[in-house]
Amino acid sequence: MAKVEFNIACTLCDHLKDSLFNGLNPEDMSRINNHKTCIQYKKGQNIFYEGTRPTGLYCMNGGKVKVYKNNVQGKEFIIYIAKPGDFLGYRALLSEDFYKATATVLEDAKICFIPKESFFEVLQKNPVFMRRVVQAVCNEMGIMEEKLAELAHKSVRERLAANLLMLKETYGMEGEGSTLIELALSREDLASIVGTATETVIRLLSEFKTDGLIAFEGKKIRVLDARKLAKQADLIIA
Amino acid sequence: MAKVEFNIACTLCDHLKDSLFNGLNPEDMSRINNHKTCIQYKKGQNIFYEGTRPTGLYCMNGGKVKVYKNNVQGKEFIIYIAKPGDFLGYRALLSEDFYKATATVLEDAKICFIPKESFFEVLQKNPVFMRRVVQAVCNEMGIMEEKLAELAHKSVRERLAANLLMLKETYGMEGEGSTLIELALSREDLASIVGTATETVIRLLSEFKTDGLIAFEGKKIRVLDARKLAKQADLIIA
DNA sequence: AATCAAAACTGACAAAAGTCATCTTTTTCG
DNA sequence: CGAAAAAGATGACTTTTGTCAGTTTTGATT
Repeated sequence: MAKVEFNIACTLCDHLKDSLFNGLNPEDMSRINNHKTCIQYKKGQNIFYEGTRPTGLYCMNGGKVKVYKNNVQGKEFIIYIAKPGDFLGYRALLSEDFYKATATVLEDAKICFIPKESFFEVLQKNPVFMRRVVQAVCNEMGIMEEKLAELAHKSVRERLAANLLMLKETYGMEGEGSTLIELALSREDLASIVGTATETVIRLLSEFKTDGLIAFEGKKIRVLDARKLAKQADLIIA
Repeated sequence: MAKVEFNIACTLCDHLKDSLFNGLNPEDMSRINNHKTCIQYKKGQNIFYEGTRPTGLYCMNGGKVKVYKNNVQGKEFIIYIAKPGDFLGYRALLSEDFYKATATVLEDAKICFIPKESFFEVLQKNPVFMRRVVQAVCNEMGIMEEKLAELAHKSVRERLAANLLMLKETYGMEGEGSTLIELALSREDLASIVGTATETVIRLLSEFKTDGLIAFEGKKIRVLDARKLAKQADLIIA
């Protein structure tokens, strides 16, 4: 599987508006642009591995990537799923640390690599950009705190419902009275997001389907009744 | 319960060396020092509440504070326990967000409050300090990722053992062949750290005690056999 | 189209952990 | 000091979830 390069100017990137690079001044933008390398990845390829050192920042231009940790028994826990516009691997980069997770392509992806030096240069010279990055990191931390509490005290059923709603928010394609989650997840991956066994996800999904909360469309899930799903997630009391 | 003020110059603070303020230039240091308000809190008092807006940064000078989230049923999950030298509430401050957790005093505490403006001023003027703060935040994020995976896939027994070892690392007082955890935690708080029911913690602790892994000293726990505890935590295979 | 492998699914069962009720011990505070 | 409250402990029981074993379906490949 040879790595296929491609090239697109950051200023012309479709996802610039969703990215932290948005609003960068021309000088900084070209610094990033001139040093980046863009590569196309196929499903299943790895972007980086837990335990290795980051040498730069990945910026998603297309596709989906899962970032996950493996435990001793080889069980996966998916920390998040990156979509176009997202940065990848900046946590380890900013804390001068090893990667604490592995990144693998879920759907064929186009990803630009920005060398550490260029990224840090812009970060140092541009306090506004620095401020935005800090804000983004802290925001993500807030989300993780939320997840921690959820994992600690919610049942698998509640967590699955909550995660389906979350996926709907992030990857949802609005239809008439229903929303298609534009993400072809295997049951196994969904289990790794929720933090449970594959069989349990299968059973619960088919319950949700029987109850008319969701429907299956190929490998994708359509949310039919978000309100009832929220009730299952224990987000609504009534 | 009236709030009791106290005063101590940052430069003379015993915990400066453990703090992110360490190494600050005299100008920035005095900016922080001149605007801070230091207050003594009693066990059980709250420092800040989930859902409110931060107006500044708390810097611990003494005591212990738990930062936790309450779920719908009122069950607590403790995100971390702050000790002298630690910053408190900077996540919400930096992401311009509400507090996503509540902070309550576990052991009588002395805490200095630095107004938002002063903190941001130093942050803006001092890129080295900014860099260190970012590094600290990202480091903490790495720890939270670890916790997430642990919570998702480890048993309560493993998590309790792992958390006892963690507490030993952070609050441990080395003795001869054993370590006293210098933190008077109730069984309930320990359960909120591990993410389980109080009864389960009680049962497991008494098993650990029977097996000679730990001993109780008043409200505190002494780790007798860290190696066996690590085995229980599934950190060592053999 | 036939074959193979992976993914999805199902059922039976066991283990883990939560809940509830009750009792004892410790702590707090008037 | 003594009463009341809080924390700790224990047993019985239920529920949830994981595991294992096996079957069916789907999808990819030749």
